[in-house]
Amino acid sequence: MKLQASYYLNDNVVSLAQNLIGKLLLTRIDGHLTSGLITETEAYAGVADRASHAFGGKRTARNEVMYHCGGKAYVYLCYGLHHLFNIVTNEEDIPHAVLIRSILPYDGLQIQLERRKCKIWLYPVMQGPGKVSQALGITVQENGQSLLGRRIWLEDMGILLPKNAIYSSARIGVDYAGDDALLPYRFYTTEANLKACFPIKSF
DNA sequence: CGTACGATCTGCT
DNA sequence: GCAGATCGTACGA
Repeated sequence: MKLQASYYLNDNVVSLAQNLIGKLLLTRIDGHLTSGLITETEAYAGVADRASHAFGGKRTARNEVMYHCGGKAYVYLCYGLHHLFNIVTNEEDIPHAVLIRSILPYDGLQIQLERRKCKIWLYPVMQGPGKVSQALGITVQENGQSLLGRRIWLEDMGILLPKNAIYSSARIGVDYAGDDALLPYRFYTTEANLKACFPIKSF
């Protein structure tokens, strides 16, 4: 089931980041359908969050889409070479976003491996926000895209992870954010946890 | 304008 | 464990 507009309007970006674990992220880019189950996310909680690009109400050409209505892609270039994919959430003018940090490949594994320039699949191959975008073909060209369209979207696969199968920690790489670097806004699960809860046994 | 740096990844030691 | 890649953005002069 494709996630609808109302899903992204949730005003609690932290609980939404947790809820996104186990959802399927799909792209149809360059004629290829590729997807992965989300295994790791981070919440960026708007103007009050020192780790967010929108901290203090900062609004620039780069982060403009964060201020749009929830349900769009915010993709930006990091370190000059990595395209980082975020889901914009909450209503217009409230710049909340969830960074997708890791996936477990689902559709189009071979294409994903080719994009990643890997011969075989090993666990860390799609672990890391830059790797997720590379595997799914997402670049800054996708910035501002609606997640209700047919280029990038999410689906609920009916995976119901128990709370104790989702872990939390501080966010990665945000040391500059002072006390906010310690907030437990990162959520993740394991491949084994996911497979144990997946309704289709063949997976 | 000039410059410093980043929500990272890879390959080499 | 560490340096290098690589460039758009932000911010100060």
